[in-house]
Amino acid sequence: MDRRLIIVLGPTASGKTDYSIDLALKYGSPVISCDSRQIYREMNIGTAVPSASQLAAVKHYFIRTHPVTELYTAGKYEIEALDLMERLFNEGHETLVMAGGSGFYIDAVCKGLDDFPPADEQLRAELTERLRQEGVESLRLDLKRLDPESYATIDIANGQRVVRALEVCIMTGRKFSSFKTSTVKKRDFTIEKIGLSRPRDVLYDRINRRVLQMIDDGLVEEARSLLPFRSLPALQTVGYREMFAYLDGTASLDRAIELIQRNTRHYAKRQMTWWGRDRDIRWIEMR
RNA sequence: GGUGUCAUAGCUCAGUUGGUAGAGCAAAGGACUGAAAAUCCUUGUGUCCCUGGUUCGAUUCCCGGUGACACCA
Repeated sequence: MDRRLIIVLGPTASGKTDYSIDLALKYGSPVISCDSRQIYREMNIGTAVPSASQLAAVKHYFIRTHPVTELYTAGKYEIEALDLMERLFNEGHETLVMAGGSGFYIDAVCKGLDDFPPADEQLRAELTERLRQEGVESLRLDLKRLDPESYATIDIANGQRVVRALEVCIMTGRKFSSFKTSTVKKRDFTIEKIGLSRPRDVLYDRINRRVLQMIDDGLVEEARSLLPFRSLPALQTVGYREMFAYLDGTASLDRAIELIQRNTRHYAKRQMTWWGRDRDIRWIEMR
């Protein structure tokens, strides 16, 4: 019996939710969400979570299941999603449907991450503070000393990357680069990727209208309720940061809306770049 | 109606003492191994409003138009 995972992917607002529900009904599968933000319990409107009726139509996993106070990561997702899939396959499902827009999470499921140690939040906080105070150069020099290979290969202009590499070196006493195997993990199921694409202007128009709908649905109030958590990684999310600026009084509502629309477009473009070279995706042009 | 100011990239504007031009934003392209809706890198698009004049050469100076804005009637 062949175990199969069908992954519905595509940029934000491309129509993954509806498409994946249809597919799930067809195969009698639940929908396994693969979305780094819809996973957070306290976020709803701004993350464009499936509606109540959509959630009622098919069982969904990883939708609003973890608190924003938890640092959720691709590594956790790889473990939890594979556990879940193993269970579902064992219960008799032959085909499972996954849907989401987080390319890094999808790759974690399909190819696996190497055994890098997870983040040490305390150490990361310290390094991030150093990054803020001293700038990347200082951290870069440390990395060059501890791990020249990583210094030569990672994007050393990217403070977040330098912090992570340094964090691993310091906490393990090993080079960050030594954890990298560049091998693809074997999975005991086949994978089909379906990419939903739309003409750029159509996609952008859908994004713009969806943002306005979010405002009507109460995004301002949702953001207000999340103000106490604004500095958490979970809240570094398009739709919330801009609303926080509005609630601070540093931007008008109209300006905040414009920025959410723009930043969502930027996000959609980054998603398309991520998948651009993936030869395994079967693209479907939506109209 | 009169006077004045302005007209340059998709937008807001800078600039060229006359040698066909550049910032920010928008936009486009790319990277990505536990923050990934994050983070980072790269790229410059033009009848310089339109006639005509002066000039070797006008986006720049001059005349006239057109449009916008302001003030005065």
